[in-house]
Amino acid sequence: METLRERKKQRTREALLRVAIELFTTRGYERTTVDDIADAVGVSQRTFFRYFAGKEDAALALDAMTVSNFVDSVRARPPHEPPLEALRLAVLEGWDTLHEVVESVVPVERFLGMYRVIESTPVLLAAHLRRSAEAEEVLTRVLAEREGLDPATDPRPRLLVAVFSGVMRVTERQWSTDGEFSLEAMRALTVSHLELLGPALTGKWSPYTKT
Amino acid sequence: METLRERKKQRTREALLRVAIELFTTRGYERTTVDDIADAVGVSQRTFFRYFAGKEDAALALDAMTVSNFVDSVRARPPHEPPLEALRLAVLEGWDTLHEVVESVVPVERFLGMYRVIESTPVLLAAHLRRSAEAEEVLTRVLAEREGLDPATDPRPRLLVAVFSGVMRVTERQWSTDGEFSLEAMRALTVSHLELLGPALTGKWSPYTKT
DNA sequence: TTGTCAATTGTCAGCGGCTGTCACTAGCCT
DNA sequence: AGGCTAGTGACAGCCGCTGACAATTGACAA
Repeated sequence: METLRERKKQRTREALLRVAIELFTTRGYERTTVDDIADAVGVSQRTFFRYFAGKEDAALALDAMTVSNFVDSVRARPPHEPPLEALRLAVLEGWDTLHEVVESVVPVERFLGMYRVIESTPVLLAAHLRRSAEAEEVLTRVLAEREGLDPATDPRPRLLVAVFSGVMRVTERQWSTDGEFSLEAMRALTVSHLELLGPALTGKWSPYTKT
Repeated sequence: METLRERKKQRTREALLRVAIELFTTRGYERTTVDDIADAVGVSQRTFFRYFAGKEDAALALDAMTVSNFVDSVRARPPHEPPLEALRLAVLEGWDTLHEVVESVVPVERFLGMYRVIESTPVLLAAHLRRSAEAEEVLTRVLAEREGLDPATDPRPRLLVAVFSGVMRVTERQWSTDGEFSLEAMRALTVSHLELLGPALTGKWSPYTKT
């Protein structure tokens, strides 16, 4: 049981986030001012900045939730799995549990909408990529510990994570630009791209047939 | 022979860029205002924005030069080379020819300094990553054409480029945080990391010994 | 309950990045 | 020399964001 103050804070934050996402996905990110959001919620602009580090922060809040959900999944993978396999299964697990993670704030639909906004807004995409880079750092440490390696001296965990993230980045991007914009589609793309990882590296590219 | 107007424009732009880099590397990016730069050059703030799309743009101008130099190198690789090998050799070529590309504006030393600024300034790092993503798109098209593939339907060129870029990103980062901050060190790191690409993916990580 | 303390908020002022506008200056060209 | 145009400066203004301070509101004990 929480205090009234905490509940109020929670409600304000969620209201701000919900309105922000609503406006970003309808009007667009750049065409939405912080004042718009604050006014729609009925708080001062200053209050918005007390809940979010910046406009970006609100736009990427959902993304941050899914990322930390994914990282948690990686941590929870059984230690006997090879690292790449653990990442692969964790990311699929992440998609499967996305509802529970996101739905507490907005319907999954809105999440997908925000994804398109992020991909199509340069400044948001940039911020998203930087956060992904930070996540890579965390994943590197997790994997290194799993395997008993020191990430400061052994570059291999970091390299693996970078390669994996590169594939996921391609997947994200194709997903957001494709017409098929569902979680199932994302899942299928993930599987397909990771299967292509090995063959794509050889450079002996046999004719490609869609699966 | 160019007209006087064009020479003047060129000089103004270079002056702005030089001063910007000077201030960014000494005072730091955030602690340098556009007014500082404009005043130091002796032009109005408005003029700065006529030469650069933003403060970021000036900070990443050198980086943009090296990127396009690298892309050109890839285009010039003999077509019989496997894609990954073409990328590998092109990036090494890029480091070797960096002097000629950059020295026309500032000494290579300053370039290295700006690199550290970029890596340590969140907003710059974000912008840098986004530009890298754009470069990946270009490289994808170049490689796809080399191999006679259609990047719209065949994800393999894009995947290869993403993997390669991931490795280079790790290399950049380690380079910028290592003490050894020379082009030779960067070259060595590049070679070493690309050699580790295959072994790092297997996940059967034998004890690591530095080369 | 009531009074005190701490947390939350609103208001105001201000900085810095960035843009539109418009008049003015300086190079170009005949 | 004089008209044309590219480039510049000056000004006003929007927006993101921050610090400071006062006002309000919930928490908690007397």
